[in-house]
Amino acid sequence: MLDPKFLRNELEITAERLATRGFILDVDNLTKLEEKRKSLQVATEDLQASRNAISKSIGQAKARGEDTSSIMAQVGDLGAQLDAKKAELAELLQQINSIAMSMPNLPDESAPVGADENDNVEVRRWGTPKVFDFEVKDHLDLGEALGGLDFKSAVKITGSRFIIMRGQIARLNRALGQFMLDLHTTEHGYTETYVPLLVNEESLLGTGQLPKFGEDLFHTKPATEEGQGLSLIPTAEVPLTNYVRDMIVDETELPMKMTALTSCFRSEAGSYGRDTRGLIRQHQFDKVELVQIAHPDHSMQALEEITSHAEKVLQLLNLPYRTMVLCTGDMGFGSSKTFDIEVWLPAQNTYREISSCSNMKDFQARRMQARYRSKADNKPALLHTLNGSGLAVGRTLVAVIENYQNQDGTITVPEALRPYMGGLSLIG
RNA sequence: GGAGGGAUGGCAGAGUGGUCGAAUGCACCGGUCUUGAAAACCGGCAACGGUUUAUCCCGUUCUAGGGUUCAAAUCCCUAUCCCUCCGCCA
Repeated sequence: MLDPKFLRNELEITAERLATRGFILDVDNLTKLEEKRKSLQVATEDLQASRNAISKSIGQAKARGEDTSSIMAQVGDLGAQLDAKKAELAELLQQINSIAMSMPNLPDESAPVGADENDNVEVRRWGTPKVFDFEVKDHLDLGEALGGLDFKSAVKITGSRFIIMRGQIARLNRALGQFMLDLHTTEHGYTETYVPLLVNEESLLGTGQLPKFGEDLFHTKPATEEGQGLSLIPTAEVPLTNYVRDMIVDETELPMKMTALTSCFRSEAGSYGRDTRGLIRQHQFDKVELVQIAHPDHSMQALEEITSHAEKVLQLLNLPYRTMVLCTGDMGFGSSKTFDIEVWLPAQNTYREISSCSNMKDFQARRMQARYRSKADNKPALLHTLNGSGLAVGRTLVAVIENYQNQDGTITVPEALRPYMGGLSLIG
């Protein structure tokens, strides 16, 4: 959520900045609502003030043992008037709030302005794609031939966009997760965290999945007026970030760095026909998530840090990648600036997203009421929250299988993973 | 699942339907004292919103949502969470 002050005082500029990400703000409507709110709120509070004053004088008169019936008569229909105004105001505030909750974050000045992914800007590139002297296969052909990837059985048991992994490929998937988790906890200072895979509605509102993107989630109950029960997490960002919801943390505890390896669940509504082949887009996949809770002054630096932590995984696996800064039109709802890391996939002859690292600034913190107590003035202030994938395990598995394939269909195990594979150097 | 007990400021913890936004302690901030620190003493210290150049002032908030009342932290109902005991259980 944006600072409500923007909606009151800097509506035009806010609308302009949101327009760069393709969000059209109805300025006239908001201005009208805001003016109405102001007069209604003042009127309501005046009524309340006079009622409070009269009630107080009744109390004082009673304490003196005086007759209060004449004062009581004054109150008359004040209560009814007040109730009516209150109800009107509540409805108006509700209206304004739901607009505010549906507005995306303001892009940071350093995010390039653009319409879609074609306007994203490459900031660096690492490694050189290997030149194969045979025709490369994709991970699906390789995995199925090795008996490690079984899409057919997953369809039978559950449905499309699920996978069953077996044997050394399943172990490789596990090794990747362990490797990443160990790297971030021992080298990068993150605290390993075990989190629930089911979260409540408040948490989803806090990180911004709700109210707008409920259809992307799996819910344990159909949505009703009473809510939608618990939902499966689409990313560990949700439980990790909500850790600080309704908290005031001490400034000296910043930055808080947390990581978790979890399964993630996405309904992928609206992506029918996209990436249907293989492991790229699944309803269920593993991901190592990096979350930082940062002081506002240091969050942009923290974003660079998180991105480099994710890149380090690819460097150690010796997988070529490029890092893109997303343009305003391609950024996620709550982000002010996002770096995507794209890994080289030889079978597709292209770079594909494997990590997304974002600085949400105070957007989530405001929704969550996540604050720190400032040393300078001893007052609570909103935190900044950041998150990044470090990395998506399923897609990393794809990258390893494809980049490390041999002509005979076997897969060389990357050096860095061998300790996690019992020393195994070749799958085949 | 059954039976009880709770939820109050950053934390702990008082609170009779009527100057209760809420005693007290701790923590924190400022000051006196000190070479410096500690201790002691003095003072300050909730959040959010509205109005305002600012001070002031006003409103809301004692888990949440309803209700009773001129007036609710306090009484009633519902929900959530926590604790204790019993049952079940990886």
